[in-house]
Amino acid sequence: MDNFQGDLTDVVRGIGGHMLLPEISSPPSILPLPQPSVSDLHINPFGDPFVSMTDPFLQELNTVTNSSHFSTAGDNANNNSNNGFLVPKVLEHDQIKSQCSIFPRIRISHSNIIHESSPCSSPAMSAHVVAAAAASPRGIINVDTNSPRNCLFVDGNTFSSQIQISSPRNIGLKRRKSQAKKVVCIPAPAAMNSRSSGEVVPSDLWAWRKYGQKPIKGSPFPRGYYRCSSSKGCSARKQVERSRADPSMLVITYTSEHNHPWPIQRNSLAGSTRSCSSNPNSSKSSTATASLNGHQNNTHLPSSASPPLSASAVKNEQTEEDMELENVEDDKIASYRPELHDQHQADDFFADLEELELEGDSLSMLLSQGCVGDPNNETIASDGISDFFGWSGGNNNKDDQASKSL
DNA sequence: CGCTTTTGACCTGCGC
DNA sequence: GCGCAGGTCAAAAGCG
Repeated sequence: MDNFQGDLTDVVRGIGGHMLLPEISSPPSILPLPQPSVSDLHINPFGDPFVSMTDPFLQELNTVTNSSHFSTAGDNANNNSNNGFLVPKVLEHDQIKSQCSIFPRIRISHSNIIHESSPCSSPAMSAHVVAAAAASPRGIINVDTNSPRNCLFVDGNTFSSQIQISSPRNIGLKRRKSQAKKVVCIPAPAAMNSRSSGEVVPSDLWAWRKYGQKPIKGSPFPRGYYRCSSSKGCSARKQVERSRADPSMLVITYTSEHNHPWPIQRNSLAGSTRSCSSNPNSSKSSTATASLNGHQNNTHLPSSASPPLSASAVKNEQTEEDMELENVEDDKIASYRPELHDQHQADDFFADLEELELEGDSLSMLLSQGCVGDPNNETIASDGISDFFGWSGGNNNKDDQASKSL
């Protein structure tokens, strides 16, 4: 989360990206959130055309785990939407380690944004909320509690309540044990990235370097400690451990945040092959994403731009102090570079973005890609993005093919 | 050479 | 104040 800028927004974006795209492709009636349009993107202070993209990592998980820990629309009480796409789960803090699987349920702790009885309480809807929080430059989500459908809008003008979600920042050592953190619970993709220790660490776009591992009392599984190696001095860290209750689930705790833009170039592969070599499918490993090197494009987007860390569960904790600190960095410009499964497409796309950046208008480039070009044809537009990245929410075959080709 | 993981030692926070 | 548990450091070794 990663952009931590990444912190909350990382996780959030990952979920939001996954959830939004399928919904855009086939707007469900149960999801009353306004879909992005060209005008939205131009007006939208987020200015992040990626916000509605699916998370390639989640698709990886979907592929690898065969969705065993994700729920689809069919499993959901609100099952008349989502088109069978994965539904992430957000758990309360005390649920994280005891559940971490089973049924999709979206909650955001310390805020009552989403009520399960609400028509907008579907996981997908919640994903909208989370994504909106991530997309908002200040992490602000406006919720129209007076709306007949009790639905949420982002950065609207006339709303009755406001939730602010901020990221953990500048957390000092003294706060180590009480610092803000995000907990992500995901199914452990056994075949994704088996490290020499046997631990499985799913990938996200940030480069992580393991700096420690400790056995945890009461848990048969050790906890791995990772810090961001995408940029020197980055304080972003994450802890990866298996759920005690459900060893098939990984609990990833993100702390601190990235103090640098979206990684434009992964670090060298040197030293990383131990984890890769053990797995023929290591193209999906975190280090394997280094294959994206070569095209360094900073698509300057709001600081909310985060790695599409995907998860079945997200928990965000933070303090008022964090919120205060966040405002200091509101104007940070971050780069968003989603993990791509079709490198050729990626190359083309980011090459285009690079050109675009030279012209000083990255968004228009996206529009020119047909991603969000026609406000009257949002389905085509968003499909354009998803197809472009091979992220189409329900099409795992495409992802598989792309992965195999790597 | 620059990166990684591994792992034992050390540091720190917290509960008693 | 003490001890425990968790978190971090840093040296060693491997890899491309």
